[in-house]
Amino acid sequence: MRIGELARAAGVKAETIRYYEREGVLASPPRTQANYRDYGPEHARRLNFIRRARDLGFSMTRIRELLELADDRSRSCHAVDTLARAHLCEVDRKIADLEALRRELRRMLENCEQGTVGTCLIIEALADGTEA
Amino acid sequence: MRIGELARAAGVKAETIRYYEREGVLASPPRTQANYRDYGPEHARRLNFIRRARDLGFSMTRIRELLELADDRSRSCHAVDTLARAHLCEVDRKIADLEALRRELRRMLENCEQGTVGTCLIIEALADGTEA
DNA sequence: ATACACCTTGTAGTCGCTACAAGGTCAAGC
DNA sequence: GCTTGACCTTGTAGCGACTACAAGGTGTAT
Repeated sequence: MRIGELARAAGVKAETIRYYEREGVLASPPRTQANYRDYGPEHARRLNFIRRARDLGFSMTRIRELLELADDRSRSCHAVDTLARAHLCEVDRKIADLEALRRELRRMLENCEQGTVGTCLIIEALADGTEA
Repeated sequence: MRIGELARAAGVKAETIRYYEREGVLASPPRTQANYRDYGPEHARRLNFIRRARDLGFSMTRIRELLELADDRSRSCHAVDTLARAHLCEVDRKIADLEALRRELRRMLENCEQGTVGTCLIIEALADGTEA
């Protein structure tokens, strides 16, 4: 399997796959005579793992840790659970931050009276930090 | 007012202020004899505006637009409203994405039986894309 | 023979800062 | 008068996770 085919299968760009190889999360595949990368199903599985974890918001650093854990099948999965839990906490915090931000934006917008910029409460709210 | 004082007042680093100047969102202040930047209250107001907008998640590009609008006090504030509304939509979408992600993480975690990595449902969920 | 899709490497750009290096300025203390 | 230390100056490089592009090699179909 060449890089383009693998990319299409995984829904990423070929450049991303090369990037993962450079970053050391995806093993360097053997090369064909023409020096093309030649991937097997093992690489496809690994790439899927990486993409799923990325889609779930795990950082590359966390993914490196997860992969290391995943590769030792006899190890207790406690560490995996811990990583996932820490990540969930981060996601919770991000949601809370965004929700606070949304409340402020909504308040600003609700009070807009569509006059001129001189009397615009959105601009004022931004300038003063007063809540619209 | 020198850059350090302004930075403390606004709660940012001096480097950030210089960055805003380079980016053209904060006007270049006059210089003292020693070539130090010399800020007035106008600059402080502008910097506050930028910081508030950044804290609300507006991008630098959006902020440039907002500042341009804010500078013409006679203009209708319709465009401001539109920008703020578009931003609110983005925030809504981000929250929805994160909430979907949180549901998946929770499902993964709930099913974890704390065995070995070989049977770990979190690892499996990541590898297969099956929902824990 | 040539057109075209695909591959290779290497480098630079994205965003919003942040960090650091190498040097200039200024006030206080000895 | 000299040093210390806090502050300032410019310029450059780094962060994360890609993305884009340039310049060139390869494979296949017509």
